[in-house]
Amino acid sequence: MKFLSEKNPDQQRTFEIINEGLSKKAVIVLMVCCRVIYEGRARSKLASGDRMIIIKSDGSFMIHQDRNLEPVNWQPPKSQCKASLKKGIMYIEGKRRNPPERLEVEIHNTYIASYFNGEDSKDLELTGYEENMRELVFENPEIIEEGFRPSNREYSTPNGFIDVLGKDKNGNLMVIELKSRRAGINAVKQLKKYLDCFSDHKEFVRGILVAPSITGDAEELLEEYKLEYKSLEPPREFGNDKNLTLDFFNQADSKNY
Amino acid sequence: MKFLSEKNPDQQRTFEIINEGLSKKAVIVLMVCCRVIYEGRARSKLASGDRMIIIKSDGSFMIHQDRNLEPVNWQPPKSQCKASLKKGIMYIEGKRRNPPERLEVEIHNTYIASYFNGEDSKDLELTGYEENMRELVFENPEIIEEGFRPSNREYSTPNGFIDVLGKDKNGNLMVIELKSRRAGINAVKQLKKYLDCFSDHKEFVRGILVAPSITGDAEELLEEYKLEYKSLEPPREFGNDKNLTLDFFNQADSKNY
DNA sequence: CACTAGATCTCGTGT
DNA sequence: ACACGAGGTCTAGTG
Repeated sequence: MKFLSEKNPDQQRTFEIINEGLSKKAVIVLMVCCRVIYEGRARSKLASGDRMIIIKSDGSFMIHQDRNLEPVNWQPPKSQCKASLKKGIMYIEGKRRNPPERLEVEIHNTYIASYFNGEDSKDLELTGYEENMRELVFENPEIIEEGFRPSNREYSTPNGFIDVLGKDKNGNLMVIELKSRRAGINAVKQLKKYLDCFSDHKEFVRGILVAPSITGDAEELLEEYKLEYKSLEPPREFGNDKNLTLDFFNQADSKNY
Repeated sequence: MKFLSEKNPDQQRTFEIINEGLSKKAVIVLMVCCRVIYEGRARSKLASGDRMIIIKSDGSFMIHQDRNLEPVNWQPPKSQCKASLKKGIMYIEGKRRNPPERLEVEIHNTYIASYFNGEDSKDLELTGYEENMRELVFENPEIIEEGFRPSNREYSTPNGFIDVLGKDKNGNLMVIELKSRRAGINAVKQLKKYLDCFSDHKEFVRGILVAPSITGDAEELLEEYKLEYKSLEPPREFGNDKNLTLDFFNQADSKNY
């Protein structure tokens, strides 16, 4: 089953749902009345009230109040989470060794208990200065190399979006991955993933990592994968950027209101 | 009604539930398949996948993946949230003016839609902070060293605020930098910067880094700068009900182990 | 409003 | 495992 959701489960049933969710490595969400104590890097207590509890499969454990972006109490990923029933009262405990920490929730009443087993392989793609680099590359393609002709930005593949796609002076396809800061092995792996999408392509496809600098590991991996590296500093004037953003919002405003 | 939870609502029904939740100032929780676009202080996009969406009554807006403590995308409290249906597709948009930001979620499918109107008047009680250390130092100055007399907290200098300023038993000025966690080289550099403000002082000024522990690098740098280190743990007692609190925690411990 | 500094910061990355 | 830097940091507190 992909998900489960029950209203007003009793303590015993809440206990079962949590354990089911844990064993299925699902995301567990509870709406409960509870009190909380934390002891570890710091120490805290929270008297009884209605809150939302979230337990993720990586061990992330959060207690959210009805205000603020941040959880009022939490335990980071990789902590060990387990539920227990003692004298008819439910407890959830999140623990970790290093640093030694313990988060305990005493549940007095459960309004909703649910878990959810979703599929999500996609990672966030953040573009800040990368955007400016892309503009720079399109305005001055020779900055990459003489004869380079960019064709697509944000070219969509099953493995994500290619920053810049183009061809060199000999007509070879070029996949460009931009990084605004020192690039590590992950950038190389990402570039490789994009190139895998062209594995059935009959001609050779070049992959170029463009960044201000790269780590030693990245350099080695590039060589192993037969990929290239081009050093390029991101343009740092943010005068343009600001205007662009404002334009964007003005457009958005006129569109939506 | 205190809460509502529905499984597999269609787009229209999801739309209704969100609006109901918003108007009741409830916490809204959705399990959906969605893609996300953010534009504001930075820019990001997240391809389609299963995620959890949380909207709180203070305007906090989060999108959580099945991993990590932090939301993959979010909008801080006080942002304006609204849902819309366009050509049969659900969108949720979180916006704010300053700084201009926009978060848009395109919902392809809803597994669970729920909202919850809890009661929670209680605030977290926390201890084990730098602030608690400062109080401790003023109450028990001899904890730093015998004869120490603290005079100012948050003493303003051109290079920032000195945590604690005072004099030792010989009348030498003492600059104290507090850290509630393991201190690194940055803490030492910071302390050095404060001391530079007294470079024209005719007498010798002592600089003491006070923290539970320090890194090796920090120790070396301290020696180079002729600064001192005093080991001190941040106090972990709660404000008023010290005994009550300890009892509370001891009870919790003895109950669970 | 702005500015400052701390945080159970978290998260990634390099050593 | 530890140390360091960045963050759409967030959050509380001042001016």
